[in-house]
Amino acid sequence: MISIDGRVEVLKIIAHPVRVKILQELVKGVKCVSDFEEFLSISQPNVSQHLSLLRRYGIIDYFVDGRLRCYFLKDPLIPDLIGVINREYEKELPAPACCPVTKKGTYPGNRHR
Amino acid sequence: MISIDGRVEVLKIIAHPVRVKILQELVKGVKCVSDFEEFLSISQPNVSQHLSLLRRYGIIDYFVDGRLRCYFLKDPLIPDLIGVINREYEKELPAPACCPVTKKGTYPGNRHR
DNA sequence: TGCTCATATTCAAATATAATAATGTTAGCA
DNA sequence: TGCTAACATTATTATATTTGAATATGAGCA
Repeated sequence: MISIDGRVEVLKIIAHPVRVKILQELVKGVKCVSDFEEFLSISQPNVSQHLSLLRRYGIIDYFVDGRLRCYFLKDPLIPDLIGVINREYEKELPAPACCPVTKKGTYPGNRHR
Repeated sequence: MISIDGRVEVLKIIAHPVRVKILQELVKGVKCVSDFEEFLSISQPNVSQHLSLLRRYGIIDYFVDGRLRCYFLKDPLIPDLIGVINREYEKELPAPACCPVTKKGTYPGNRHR
């Protein structure tokens, strides 16, 4: 059984422009900190802070190569989630079949209580 | 072309336990405010506040039936996103097999910890 | 008309999050 | 041994989010 609250925690962590960009890159492959520093244009400490958050929640992990830290994805939810974020959607969902599209009109469905 | 920042805004809005639960219900079908009030156990004004946020970002909409407001999903991203949130994942992603994407150094080195 | 139900809005206080600046750590190398 | 590159951590300040309390709106009905 999955924990909704756990999933929401992860969502919350991911819901930041810098962190989404980091994860989009990591879906493609391994990257080290200075790669990110160049690619995003934010300070090194700030990159580290974002990576630290993602690590703390088990979303990413890293290999050590000398002085480099090579980050990669760990949480299997991420590729799917980034997939949805990158997907194009054409139009709004159709309003439920039984019901009028606009805010006017009556609700023919049954209201259960 | 999709706007990353736009998607992140939506993610941010969704990343809240109450709002995820609201959306999980709306994926199943139409619901009015008092249905939510009962199902989540939070105050009516708080339900309204969450619905208001979701409306403001074009995620949901409603139609009026007398004194009721019947809410439904509008943003086509939501069913996919909720699908990912509800999906079960068994294990961590495998560590990347080879080949540096990083510009510096050799990869892989030693896995940390 | 006045009342009630269903829902919305506003305000303020508590709490959480983000960016910057300053400093710390560790590995490799001269 | 001392220096530097690569990265991490901490502290501070600014800003955003969340909730509860109080109040507002508007439809239907006696």
